[in-house]
Order: sequence, then structure tokens, then C-alpha cells
Amino acid sequence: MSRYDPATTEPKWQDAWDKAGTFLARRDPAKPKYYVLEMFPYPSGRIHMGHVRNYTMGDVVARYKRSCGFSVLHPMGWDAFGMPAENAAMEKGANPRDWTYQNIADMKQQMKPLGFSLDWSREFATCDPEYYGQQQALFIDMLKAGLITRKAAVVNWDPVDMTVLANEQVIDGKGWRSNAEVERKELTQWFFRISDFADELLTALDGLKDWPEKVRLMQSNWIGKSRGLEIDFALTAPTAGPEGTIDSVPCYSTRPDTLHGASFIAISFDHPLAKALEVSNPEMAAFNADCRRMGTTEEALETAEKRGFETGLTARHPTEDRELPVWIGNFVLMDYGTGAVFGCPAHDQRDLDFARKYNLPVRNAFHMPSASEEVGAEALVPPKTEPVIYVNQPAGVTQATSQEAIDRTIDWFEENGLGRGQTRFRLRDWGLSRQRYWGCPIPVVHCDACGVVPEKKENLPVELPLDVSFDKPGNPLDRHPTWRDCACPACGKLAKRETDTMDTFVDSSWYYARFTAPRATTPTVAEDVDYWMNVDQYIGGIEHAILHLLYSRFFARAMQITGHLPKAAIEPFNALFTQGMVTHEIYTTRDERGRAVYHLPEEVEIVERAGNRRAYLRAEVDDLPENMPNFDRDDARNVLDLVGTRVDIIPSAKMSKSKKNVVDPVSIVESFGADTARWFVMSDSPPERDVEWTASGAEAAYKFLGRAWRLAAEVDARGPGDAAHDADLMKAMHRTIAEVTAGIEGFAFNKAVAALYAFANAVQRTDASAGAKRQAMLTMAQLMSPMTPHLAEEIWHMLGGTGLVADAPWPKADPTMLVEDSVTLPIQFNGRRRSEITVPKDMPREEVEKRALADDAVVRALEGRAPKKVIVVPGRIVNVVV
RNA sequence: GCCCGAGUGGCGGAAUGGUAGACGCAGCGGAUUCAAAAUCCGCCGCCGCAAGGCAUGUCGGUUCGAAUCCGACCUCGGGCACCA
Repeated sequence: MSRYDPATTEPKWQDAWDKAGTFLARRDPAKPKYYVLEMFPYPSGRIHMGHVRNYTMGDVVARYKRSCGFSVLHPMGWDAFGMPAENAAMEKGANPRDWTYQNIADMKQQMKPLGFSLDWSREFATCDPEYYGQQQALFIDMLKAGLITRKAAVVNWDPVDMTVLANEQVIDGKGWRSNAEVERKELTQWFFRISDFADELLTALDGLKDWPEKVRLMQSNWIGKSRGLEIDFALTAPTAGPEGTIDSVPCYSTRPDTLHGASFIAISFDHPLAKALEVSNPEMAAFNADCRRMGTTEEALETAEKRGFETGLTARHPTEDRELPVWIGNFVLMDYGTGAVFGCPAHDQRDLDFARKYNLPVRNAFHMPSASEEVGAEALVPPKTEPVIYVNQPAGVTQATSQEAIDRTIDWFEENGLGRGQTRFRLRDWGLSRQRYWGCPIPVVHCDACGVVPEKKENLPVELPLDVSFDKPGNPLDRHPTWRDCACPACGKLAKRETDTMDTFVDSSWYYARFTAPRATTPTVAEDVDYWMNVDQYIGGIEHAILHLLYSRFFARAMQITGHLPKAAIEPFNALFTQGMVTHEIYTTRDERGRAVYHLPEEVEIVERAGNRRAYLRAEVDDLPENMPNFDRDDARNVLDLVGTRVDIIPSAKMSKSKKNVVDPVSIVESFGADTARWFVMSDSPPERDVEWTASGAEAAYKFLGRAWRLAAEVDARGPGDAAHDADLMKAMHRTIAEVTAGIEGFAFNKAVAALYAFANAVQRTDASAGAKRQAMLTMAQLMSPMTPHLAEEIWHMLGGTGLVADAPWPKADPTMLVEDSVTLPIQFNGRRRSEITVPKDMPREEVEKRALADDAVVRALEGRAPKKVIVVPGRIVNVVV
């Protein structure tokens, strides 16, 4: 073979690995284990560059750890339940099961050529009855352990399609298909009691040292521990409610220090008081009904215009002789706190906007020490650590930081029996019921005599029926008579199966544990989870920073309580890495009505001249030679400006089908090979940031791999060389080993790649002996092998390496080869670089200073003045200050 | 709206308190070639003939020294509990 030829070599080495069983994970008590996991994909049917990047990162770590002597577990599976399968069923009449398994087969076929070091023998899909049956067993154990409860929750209800909508199916408050105004509807639902673990999930975050700080912060804020005060505001006129007379409104506040500034009470439209009053007040009922049409997301609530309805009731201020009007506010939710708040406009922007709108009074509870201005358009909300001057503070605080004042206020109210200090969490219980077909059936039965009864474990899995139709909206399980009707597991009488299925987040909350024993007839097996758990390195998108990761952490605890995981695995992911997206430019033209029309990258011709990039529709460019006999592609821009259609280039955006800025990994692998795709996604951009896919970047990656191949093939071509240069090459080699190792260990793959580029330049330019070059290229192959495993095997084999490079131990940098004898120091004059000197590494500070002051540029700059100060930082810099 | 990030040449980025722009792309010049592709060598932040000046989203601060630390702002991205 005389050239780099990935099309033939890549399948060859993949076969070699398969035959040798190189990547099968084995429990090997003689070796330390390492578990690498990438967030498993949803089987959409097509892999995209984001997948390639995600799995390449995991593969680099897996292959590297393997070389370092670890017994590695690197599995792959499919997050296979979810709405797209049902949508496909509705749109194309496909069966969700067939559609999903076909997609899995397609995606696996696209993924295999990339050469990932995966143990495919452990593959499973969450829609396999073998998997979800064990999930049902977990559910039953958790139900019996008191980790699951049932209660009412609000869902998006489409009154036309008579179905529950996901948040993404609600567009501008309307159902995506019916276009009907969506309503809030209460349903009884199953919940995981995750809020019982709020404090534990919060404090345990401190132990997750190898998680990104930002993810821990996001989770911490999400859990939202707060200390506040619950105070009763007595109604001046008690009102008859559904469950007796309501004579006060309890309000929870994290800012009880500002009670003097309270100027109104706002209650939720679902508050018992609101429900009691609306019966006799049609106008209020209409307002409340309107509120109940709002979306269920926090975002919808927070961004909606703040509106209120005055109830006419008043409540007494608990410590001052005045009354506050009671309003219904669309921004107060019954699920939070007590469903009622006191409004303090001066120190809360939302309350201030509300007060200005409805002409409610605004009074300062405190001022800044420097000024005592009344609040205008903006609420006064200084950091809680800044001292402020209080006015008529209930606990008698005059000057203090807000934090101190809050603590003292809570104490004072408790001492005087006027309120209750409380710790609350923002985290709510995890509603897991979904009114959908394509999910894991909730294994319970509703019996008229026995109530809610869990299915017997021997009857698991409760399998989804296959004879379903999606011609009508709603959940087909709900109208499937033979599936729905069943025997009560307790009394044996005719009963009804639960027709709700589980949230797909449940599926992904324990798959990491299942990979340790994917075929077991129990959810997990002790000796396997003992050996393999935890996941040592977890890799996935930042979009999962909160929900998926928090739910998984909860599940690990629940599985420990129910005996499915050891105590040591209570935090399932030792280290977490969140990678960025793969982006691409978007190409648009406008149609006759001015709307954007998107074009695929391959439909666009980019013409680049003098630093300007312009794009044209390729079809027109291809037509040109016929139209113009003297067509010169170099001069295409000028010609195209006259006859071509200009295409606008919109810089990097997340790849999406609708914007047509997608690059298909399959076509990249076909034209350049898997190693090029892998090398490209690892180079240039740091892995936590987004990477922009560019055609020229992919070509550059391909060219470099060809160059590396040639350097190896031509080790002897330039003659025996000169052994006098060997030491320099070996120094460069050891420096490269150190840099690549540090790059992989520190998830800075782009820096590892840069070091390999530099090393290739060094090998190319050296006059060292052929033997030294051979050694350099063998090491180069090893260092490249995690990123470009096929090429590495090829070079290794070509240069006579023993066995597979995948089995060779990772090279170690010799520390004595990394030290330099002399060092070049920049010399600054008043902080600006003027010159530099090269001195022996260990030169004493005084001598360095003397040399620096004797430097021509320094003498010139001093103009005869004496330096005021000379700063010498050994090994780094000299700064002369006058 | 709230929470969390990110902003450095024409482009991707490097430098985490000490020479801003490593390495790569694009571009420019040269070698090789009948020619082209490929390959190889060199140049390459901006202004300036030069000396020098200006430059890390914007404005201010700390420091002998700031891309890096602090404060305010701007823009873009992620999440907001039924998308996965």
C-alpha cells in the first residue's frame, strides 16, 4: 500500500478488534476497573455530529484508560421510549415499536463504522420488555418502601383533542394540532417522593468534586433551600370556605425583615379563599378561569403580564395597626409555599410592578445608609450582605445586613408566638405519570374492592399491547379493553390496569446500573454493581445538568434503600463532563414573500476572496461553464454577482433539520473515513464549548492523517540520518507524551491534538537517525490511538509494533527529558515588554537583575534614571519600574 | 422573568496573575510539475516608511504587571419540572 487509505484499513482493524474481543468488558479482580459512559441516544434513526463528538470523547477516555491498565466498561444502549414514536404513528401510521426498532438498527449501522471501543454485547433499549420489566420491579419495590405517592397535579389539557399535552406541544397557549386554547387540568398522578431527599441531594453536592461547578450550582439553585417565616394575616371579615370558615391567610416569606413594607396580600387563583369567593362573584370566577388557562411552565408564569383581581377583603397587618387589601394574583401558584404572599413593592420588582399597575402604596422597609430616597421605578434590592437602615422594623432592628435582620425577625416572631420559622425547598416531587402509550406501563391495578394494588412480580413485565391504533387522539391503552381489564393481584376479581405510563426520565435514571448486568433477571446483580459501579466518567450535554442528573441521583438513593445498589454507589457518577454542541453555518435565501428559505451545505457554493466569503446557489455555479465559455472559477464571484443568487451566511447555530445546517456523519465517514471525523471533532474547540463544523476543517484533518501516515511510511526514506539529533527528537517526544497525557486526563483534547501537530512538525523537520524516527512514530501512533485508532493500528503494524496498539501500554514521559537548562525571560519596563534575555535556569535573582539592567533596551528606556523597583519572578519575568 | 454559562486576529482557538495570538484553517509568496492536484518551504492581529502606537464584548476598579481578579452593563447560548 502506498497511501493512506481509510476505506480499506478501517474495516480491517474493526474486524481485528472484534475477533480478539478487545472491548468486551470483563470483571477482572486483578485490575482496577474504569466505567466510561456517554449519555445514551434517543433512536431518531440518524446519528448526527453531536453524537460523533459525544461518543468520540468517551471513546478517547475508554481507550486511554484501557492502555493505562484498567478493566474498562464502555457500553451503549438506546433511550427508546418517548413521544416521537407516537408522532410517527399518527403521521405515517407506523407502529411505535417497529418504528423504534428499525431506527435502532439504522443508527447502529451508522455508528459501527466509527470504530468506538464499545462492548456491544451489553446493548439494550429501554423499550425492551426485558429492561422495562425490571423497571416495573423497581417501581413496586419503591412503592412498598414508601418512595412513591399519589396526588393531584396540573397538566396541559387540550379540550378539543381531549388529551394531555407536553409543554413543547403547547405553542402560545394553544394545542399544536387542534390550535385550541389549552387549559390547566387537575389529574391524580403518581409521584416519586424526591422532595423527601431535598436536603440530602443538596448537601451531597459538596462531595461531587469532579462535577463542573456550574452544574452543582444549577442543581443547588434548583433544589432551592430557603429559610423563611410563615405568618398568619387575619382576615377582618372571616369567610365561609369549602372546609369551614377561613379567618386568616397564612403567608410564607423569605424576607420577613421587610414586613413594614407590606402593602397587599396576593393569593393564588387556586387558593381555597379564591375558590370560596368566586362562587358568588362571576367577575372573579372569570378572572380565575382566565388564570387557569395559563401554561403550566414556570417560564409562562413568570413572563406573563402580572394581573390581579381585588377581592374586597382585607387582612390585618400582624405588627402594625393597619389593614392590607387581599388580591388574587396570576403570578401566585398554589404549589409554592402556602399559595399566598404578602406584597412588598419597595423591595421586590414584581410586587412593585403590580403595585404601580393597581395604585397600591409603596413604602420602604429600609434605606441605604447613604441615602433615604423613596423607591421609584426600580425596587431597592441590595445584596443581603450589605448593611441597611430599617424603618419600623417588627423585631426592632435598626441597622443590620438583611441576612442578620431576617434571622432576628424569624426569632422574634417565634418568641412572640406570631409566626413560624420554616425551611423550605423549591424542589417538588417528581410526577412520573404520563397519559401516553409509548412508555413503561406503571405496574399497578385499580380494584374496586382492594384499591390500588401493585402487580405481582411474577406477572412482570406488564407488556405493552401491540394491537393499538393512533387514529384517535389520546392514549390507546385507555381504550384497549382486553389489555386494560385484568384480575386484581390481591383478590382475583375483575379490575382495571393503570393505563398511565412512566415519564421517560425514569428509563434513563438507572440504565447506568443496568449496564453492569444487562441480562439479569433482577434489576441488578450484587457482584456486578459492586465491581463496576460507580460510573467513573459520565459524558453528556449540559442540557441535562438539572433534571436527568438529579433524577439519577435520586434513583441511586432509592435503589440503595430497596437493596438494588450498594451504599457506595449512592452518587452514581464520580466525574461528569458536559460537552458543547456541534454547530454549522446556516444558508438562507428569501422567497417572494420575504420568508427565509434554508439550504443544505452541499447546495451552496462558497467563494472566498481577499478575506471575504460569499455564498451562491451551487446549481447556478455548476450551470455557468455551459453559459459562459470563459468561466474561471477563481473569478466566479464577479460573474456570480451579476447572474447568481446570493445566499446569506448566518454564523454558527445548533444543527437542526429545519434549518438544514446538518452535516451527515455517514457521508463524512464515506468520503474521509472515521478517523478524520473523530480527529476533527477532537481538534480545535475545547470539548465543553460548541464546535463549528467546517468543510475545510474536515479536509485539514484528513490531510494531517495522510501526513502522519507518510511520516511513518517514509521513516527510512531520507537515509540513515544523523544520530547527533536523536536527543532533541526524544526530548520532543517525551514532551509530547506529557502534553497528550495531560490533555486527555484534563479533558482538553484540543490541546492534545495541538501537541501532536507540533510533534509531527518536529518529526518532519528532524535530521535524527531512522531508528529514532521509527521510535518517535511508534510513540506517535500510541498517542494518536485514542483519537484515531484505525490509523494508529496501521502505523503500529507498519513499523513493526508488537500486537495491537490497542493492547500496548500507554507510554510514560521521562521527567529527566522534560527539563530545560536555560530559560528566556521577557524584560518589561513599567509593565510593557521591551526585551528578553536567556539565562541559565538556576541563575540567582541578583544576577538576573544585574543582567536585565545591563540590557540595551532597558538602558535606553531608563534614560539615566535609577529604577525605583526591579521585580524578578524566577523563571517567568523581569519588570523594571521607574 | 428567574437560574447557569460563554465572549480573544478573517475563522476555530492557546495563554487561568507574568512575552497575548501556541497549534490549526483561510489567505499571500515561493519550490516541485508540461500543467494541475497532491506535497514541501516561507510570511501572516490592526495602524504606521520607521520609531512606535493600538488591541482579548463595553465601561470602571485592584496590581509593578490583568484575557485571567473585582463591580456595572451589552450580546449570544443552556435550563425552567410532560422534548430527550
